[in-house]
Amino acid sequence: MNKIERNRPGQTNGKPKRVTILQVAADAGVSFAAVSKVLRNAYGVSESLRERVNASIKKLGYTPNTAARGLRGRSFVVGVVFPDMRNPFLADIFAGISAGFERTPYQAVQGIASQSNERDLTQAMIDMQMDGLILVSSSLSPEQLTDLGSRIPAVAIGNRPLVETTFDTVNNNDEQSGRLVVQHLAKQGAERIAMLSLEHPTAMRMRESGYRHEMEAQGLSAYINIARTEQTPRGIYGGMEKLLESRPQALFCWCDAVAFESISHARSNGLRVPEDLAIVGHDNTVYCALDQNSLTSVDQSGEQIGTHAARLLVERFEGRIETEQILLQPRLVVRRSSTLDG
Amino acid sequence: MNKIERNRPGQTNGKPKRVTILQVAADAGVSFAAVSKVLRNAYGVSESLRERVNASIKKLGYTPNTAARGLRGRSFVVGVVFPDMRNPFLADIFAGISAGFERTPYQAVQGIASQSNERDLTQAMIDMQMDGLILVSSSLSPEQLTDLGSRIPAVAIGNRPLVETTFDTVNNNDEQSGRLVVQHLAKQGAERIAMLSLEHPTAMRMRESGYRHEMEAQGLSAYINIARTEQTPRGIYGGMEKLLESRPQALFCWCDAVAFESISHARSNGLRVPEDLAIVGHDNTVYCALDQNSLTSVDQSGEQIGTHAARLLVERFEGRIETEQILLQPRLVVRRSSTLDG
DNA sequence: TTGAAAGCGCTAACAA
DNA sequence: TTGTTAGCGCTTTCAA
Repeated sequence: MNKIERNRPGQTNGKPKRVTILQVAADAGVSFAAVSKVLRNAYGVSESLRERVNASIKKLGYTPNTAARGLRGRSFVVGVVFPDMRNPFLADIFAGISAGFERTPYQAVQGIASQSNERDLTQAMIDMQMDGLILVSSSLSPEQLTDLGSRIPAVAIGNRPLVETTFDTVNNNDEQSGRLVVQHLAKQGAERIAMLSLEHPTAMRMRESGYRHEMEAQGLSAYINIARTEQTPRGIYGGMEKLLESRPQALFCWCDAVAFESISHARSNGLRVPEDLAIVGHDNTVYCALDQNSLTSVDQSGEQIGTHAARLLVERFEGRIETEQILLQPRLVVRRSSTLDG
Repeated sequence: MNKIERNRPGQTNGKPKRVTILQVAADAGVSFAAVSKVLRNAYGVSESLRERVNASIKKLGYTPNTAARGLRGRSFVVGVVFPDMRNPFLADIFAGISAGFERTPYQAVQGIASQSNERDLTQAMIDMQMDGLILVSSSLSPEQLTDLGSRIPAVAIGNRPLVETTFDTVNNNDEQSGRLVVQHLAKQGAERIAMLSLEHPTAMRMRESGYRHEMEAQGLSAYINIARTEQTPRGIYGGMEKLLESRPQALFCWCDAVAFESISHARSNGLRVPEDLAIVGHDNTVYCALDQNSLTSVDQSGEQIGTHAARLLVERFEGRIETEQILLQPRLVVRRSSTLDG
C-alpha cells in the first residue's frame, strides 16, 4: 500500500524577493549601470569601483537574473539536446561538454528529445533565449538543421557531415569504424560477418558504408548482410532473428547496448560467444569491460567529442563566422567477445 | 589523424528577428494586450477575437519568449536535477516526469549536478526563472533543501523523507527494499548476507536499516556486514574485497550497476554466481534481464516516481500550500543471480 | 570614468 | 470586451 502524507508548510509559499542589481548599486553607493558594467567586465570602470561593487555582490549574495539578461544581451546558457538518456555513451559526451564549458561563463542545460518532439524542444530552447545549441545524434532533417543553424549558433554531433552548412559539426569517422571492425573479424578468420544497424538515417549510414567497403576489400562481398532495426528490444530481437538465419560467424552491432542484447539473445539460443558467434559493439561504454560481457568495441572518445563541441560553440560566440567540421579517428578495443583463437 | 574543415557560411551569423506579440497584434488588428490575453487564456476575450489572434499566431509562427514571460509571470519551465547520466534508472524517472508534464504547458529541462556543483546548478535554474525544480537523489543537506523549497516550488525524489518541510517528496520505501532482499535470500538458505552501500548519506541509509532489521528478524544479527563505498569502480572494488574476506554467501548491492560490477568481480575471482555468491541489485534496470546478468533486483518503478513528482509540482503551481510526502512500495524481481536451488 | 535613460517582450492591473 | 500603461531586471547607447 502506498502512503501519502500531507503537512502544513514550515514556510509560506510566496516567492521571496530576489536581490537585484539595484540593491547592489545602493549598497555599493553607485549607479546600477556601474554594477552592470562590472558584471560584464565592460570597458571603463575604475579598480576601486569594481572592488566596491564586487564586495557588495558577495555580501548580498547577488546572482544575475538570466532571463532579464537574455532579454537584452546574452543569457550565457547553452542547450544540449540528447536523443535519449539510456545510452551511457551520451554520458561520456556530456562529461566532455561539461569540461569544455568549465572555465567559461556558460551554463549548459539538457533536453531529451524523442524523434517527434525535437523541433519543439529546440524551439523551446531558443524561446528560453539560450545562446547556442549542441545537438547529439539529431533526428532533424538536413534542411531543418540548416534552418536552425541560421537562427542560433549550433553544433551537431554524430550527424553525417555536410559541407557548406550553417552549423558546426563534430563527428567520429564512422566509415573508419566499420572498416576497423571488419578488418579485425576477417583477421580472426570470420567470413560471414553480419551487421545490425539502425533504421533511422543517421551517422550509421557511414558505418554501414565502411563495413561494405571493407567487406569488398577483403573479398567477402558475397557475405555482406545488414539488418536495419528500430532501437527497441523488439526491433533488435527481430533483426537478430533475421541475421541468424544466414548463420553468421560474427556480428557487428551499431552500439554496445545492442551488442549486449545480442550476447544475451545468442546465449539464450545456445550459441557460445565468441566460438559460435563473435560479437563487436560500438562506443566502448563502461559495461564492455565487465567479465560477463567482455565486449570488443570501437572507441570514439565521447569525452573528446563533447569538449570539441563546447569549444566550437564558444568560438562562435566570440565571433567566428565560418563553420567548422571536425572528424575524429576511432580505435578498436579488442576483448573476449571476438577473440576466436585462444 | 583528425581532420578539420572550415567553410564559409551559407548564411550570416546575425540573430534573426523574432516574431513578437506586437507583430501578431498588428497582423490580427488588435492591441498587443489582447494577444497576451489569448495566450494566457485570460478572462474576457470574445470568441472572434480569440480566433483572429490564433490565426495570426499560426500564420506568423509565433512562439512566446520564455525569458520575457518569466520576467513578469511564469516561464512554464521546470528544471530537473539528476546526480549523473550513467544510471539507466534515472531514464525511467525521466520518462515518468515527461509523461507527467505531457498535457500541461510546462517544459522540463535537465541539469546534471556533481556533488560539488548542485547548489550552483539549482541557483542557475532559479536565475533562469524556472517555475519549479525536481531534484533526484540530491546531495544537498536537509537545511539547504529546506531553504531551496522556501524559495521555489520543489520536489525531492529519493531523499530521506522529512516531515514539516518546505518541499514535496516522492520516495521508494527503502526500508522495505532492504527487508525484501534479506527475506528472499534467507529463504534461499543464505545466512552470511552482506551489503554494499553508498558512502554518501542518502536514501541508502534507509535501505541499510531495512537490511539490518530483517537480518535481526531472521536471527542473523551476527552476520550483519555493510561496506560503504564511493560510487567509483575503485571504490566498489575495494568494498567488495573487504566484504569477500568474510566469505559471504550472498551480496545485496545498492544499485544494479554495482551488482553488475560485483558479478564481474566475482567471476574474475573464480566465484560462480549464484552457487558461490548470490547477488541482488536494486532498481530493476533494463540490463538485469540480459542472460549474462540475469540479476535479481528490487523494482521501484522509476516511471511512477517521476509521474508523481511532475504531478506534485503542477499541483503546487496551481495553489496547493501544504507539502506532500509520497512513499511507494517496491517489489522484488527474482532472476538466476540469486536462485540457489534448481 | 560614471550615470541617465531607453527598451528587450511580455504580464497584469487598471481604465475606457 | 478591449486597450492603455507600468513595470520585471537587465544591457547598452549616449551624455555628463
